[in-house]
Amino acid sequence: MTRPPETAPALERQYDPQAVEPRWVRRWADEPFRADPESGRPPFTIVIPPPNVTGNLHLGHAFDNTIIDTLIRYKRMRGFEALFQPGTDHAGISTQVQVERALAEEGTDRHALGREAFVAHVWDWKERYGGIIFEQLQRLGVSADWSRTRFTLDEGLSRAVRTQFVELYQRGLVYRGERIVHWDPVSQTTLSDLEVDREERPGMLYTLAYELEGEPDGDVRAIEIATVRPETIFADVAVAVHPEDPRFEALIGRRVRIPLTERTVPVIADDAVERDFGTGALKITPAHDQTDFEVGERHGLERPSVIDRQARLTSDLVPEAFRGLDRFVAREAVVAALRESGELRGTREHTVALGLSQRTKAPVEPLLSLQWFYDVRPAAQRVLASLDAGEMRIVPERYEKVNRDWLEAIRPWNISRQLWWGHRIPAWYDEDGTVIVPDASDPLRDPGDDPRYAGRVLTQDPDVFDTWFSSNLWPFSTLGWPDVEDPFFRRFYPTDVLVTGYDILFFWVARMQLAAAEFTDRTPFHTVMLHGLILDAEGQKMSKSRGNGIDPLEVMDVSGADALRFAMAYASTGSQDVRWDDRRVEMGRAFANKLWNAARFALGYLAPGDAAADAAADTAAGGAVTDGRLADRWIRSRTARAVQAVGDHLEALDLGLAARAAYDAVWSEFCDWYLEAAKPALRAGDAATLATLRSSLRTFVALLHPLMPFITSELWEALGEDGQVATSDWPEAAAGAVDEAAEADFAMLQSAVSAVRQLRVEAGLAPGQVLDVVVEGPAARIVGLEREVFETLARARVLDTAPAGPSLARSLPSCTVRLPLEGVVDVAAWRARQHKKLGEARAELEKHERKLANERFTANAPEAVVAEERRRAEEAAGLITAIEASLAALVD
RNA sequence: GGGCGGUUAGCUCAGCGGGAGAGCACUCGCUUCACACGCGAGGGGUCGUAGGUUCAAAUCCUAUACCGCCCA
Repeated sequence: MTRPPETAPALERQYDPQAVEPRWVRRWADEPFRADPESGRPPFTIVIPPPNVTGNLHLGHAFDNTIIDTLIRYKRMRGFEALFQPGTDHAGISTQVQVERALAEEGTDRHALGREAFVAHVWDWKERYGGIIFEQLQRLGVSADWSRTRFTLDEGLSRAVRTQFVELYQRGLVYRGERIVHWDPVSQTTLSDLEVDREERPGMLYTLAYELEGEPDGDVRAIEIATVRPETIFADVAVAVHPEDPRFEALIGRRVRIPLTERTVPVIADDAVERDFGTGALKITPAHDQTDFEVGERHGLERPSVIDRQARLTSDLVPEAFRGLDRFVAREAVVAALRESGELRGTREHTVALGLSQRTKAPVEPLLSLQWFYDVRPAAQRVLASLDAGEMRIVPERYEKVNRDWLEAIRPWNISRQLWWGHRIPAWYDEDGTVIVPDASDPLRDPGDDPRYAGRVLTQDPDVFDTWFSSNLWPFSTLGWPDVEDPFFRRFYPTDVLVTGYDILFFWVARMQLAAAEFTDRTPFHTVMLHGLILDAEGQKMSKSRGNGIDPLEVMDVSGADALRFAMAYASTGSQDVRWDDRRVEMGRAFANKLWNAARFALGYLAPGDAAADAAADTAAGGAVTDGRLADRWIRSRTARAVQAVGDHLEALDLGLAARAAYDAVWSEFCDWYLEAAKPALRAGDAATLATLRSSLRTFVALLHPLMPFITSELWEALGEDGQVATSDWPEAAAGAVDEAAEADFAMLQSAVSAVRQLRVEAGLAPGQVLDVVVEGPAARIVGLEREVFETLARARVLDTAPAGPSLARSLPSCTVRLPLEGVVDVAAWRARQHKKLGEARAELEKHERKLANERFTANAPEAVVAEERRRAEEAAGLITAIEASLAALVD
């Protein structure tokens, strides 16, 4: 019984993602994939790298989330209770700068508004734009548990941050101190070491004369020092030389006068001085340089400051002429004055490594400032120990050393920020400046509500925490911590895989390791998967300032989310950076269309939900695999291999290989060969073939689901399968599903078909013309058995007896296809072709024979390799004989 | 200065010890009853360079050039 195509539900001729995706986007938003801590299934957890709450989806997010969602969907199908924990962070500086910019356009600023009103304003902003990123992620098809979205500033996570601070303070790991910090004069806040980018800039090295006080030392009247920052001389407290430098030995202990001033400072000796740098003598300015600060500490020196928070010279120590000048303007002015006074002894071009604020690009100013610090060194030691114990691995492995090196060299972390948007530091000061921090037993109680401090005037620290001081808790704060009894924390922590770009290994990954070691006493995830960055078509990093970003939403508008996801997965090999290439998306789009049409074709024969077909399919899937038609046996075997391969690659976190394996199996095997080979049987209504068609298509739809959730969900439904493919079982291959005999036989059939197709082109015959052919050689047996399939695929008729007279032939290792010579054919082209192939076969034979003649090869190589070489030599020899015979057969 | 990655077909990239691959582009042909986002057949590479290890190297080692990234 043939099923007429009219009875099947018609799919559109071309796959239109815009017609399919919105429905599933809505469905997965309305009925999110909720993780159930009580399910009894093994948990599998991934937390999202939280995007900025007011941000927009960019390709980096698309990349992260594609990888995460692919793993999550795969594991869910594999029977895990999969939790994709979504959320956003408040992105302190970035958001504040954004809002301040908007205020500036309205002609006002945060100071005019006042703190409370400003923060309220940012919250409004967050309410307005805060959900956009989630909607964008939903368009990407990510199967997060949207009922559990978290935000770093929401109540639970704020409690976590406060607990963190209070506990660290009580443990003595968090403290307030005066240190050199990186000051961003534009955003008016301090930055951590990581938020400062070093950039090499051309600069000048100035040599200045510091005149000796009192008598000259022989001919020596002054000591010459080298500096790149002459404007800071007014904050000098010493001149330092190396203790073993003979040039300055006699001067140690003398005093010298700071140029342009009457102030004198001592000459001191310190090991930190590099004798080869500049003149070998350095000015020491503890308030404006980290190294100088350390020298100053060793020698008990004062640390006067001459630069303010606007990066202007301001101090009584500064001659009036320079006061109020910006640091760079002041430098010019000071240099001019030094030149005039004769105290400038030389200038030399010198490249300086300038620190720039990552956020504002402004040169950061090293300033002495009272800030909160977190000494992460003890936690770092524990993380290192857990790495030694193999509790966490990084993929790719080479980043483990990078991770380690950073942890080993780690320094206390400046966690306070002079911003208004963020977690306000829960520290108070009384009139005497005594620091009061809540008790660890009740971190949420403000000291103002604590009777112990009744009657004292308390002022809360105005600063907020670095945003990373909240996102470092993310893998457990989102799961309920500090409530360690929270069912989600108990069930889903530690998380499994952390997926993010290698560029935030230090910022985020390492800090989560540290926080987890500090508070949960274990690694926050067992695997870290670091992926590359998405670069533009020229290989440049994408950035707002360059304006070279590509909007994933536009990509999805044009090609669909599945195409984008497929392109992303396909491109994620190792942690290589991904140069953006539209052609990869086009590949995904074409692939979706191919799959769609394969299903459209199949549905012409399969009634959706047809019980008989289902039953037969089950029998076919579970029954003896060696039964049935060759093409059916072949595709079942190939399908089983594809399932295995895709599963293995996903387990190994290699989405690139998984995507390739799926693509090749679906396109090059299922579509190119199986569907064509199955046509005769399908037209005849063969029940077993119908069943195999259904089961193999269903399997491919399922195995593609993690990569392309939309189209596979739609097709699953069109096929009349139960439920959603997202919650169906992974199509695990049955043991013994691989049918070696069928694969070998089908390969024979394929080669015979190819031979006919090649012969057709070589002989210049029309594609539509049905050829009469004779097949000889090993493949002849299969062609005889699968005559109808062969004839369909090859557009040929098999002759039972070889015709007398001249013929054209095409030989492959497995067969010779012979075509009686009649009618108009292009003999010259055919002959040229055979000679070319003959030459190739001879070269091949020679190569193998040379290898086999090498005794060291036959003696040393594994037996199987030698045997394989021998087989290939024989194959080549056979091919040569066959082609020579064909050439002879033409000569009548 | 230290570390890491890359260099494979015209382009973008896989492959990383035993027959050089994909997508796109290119050539020829095709309204073959799922698909022209397609089908069939092709052309195209001394796998950056120089040494070395090995029976065997795109693949391992050493050096080197160029491109890029990270750390100081």
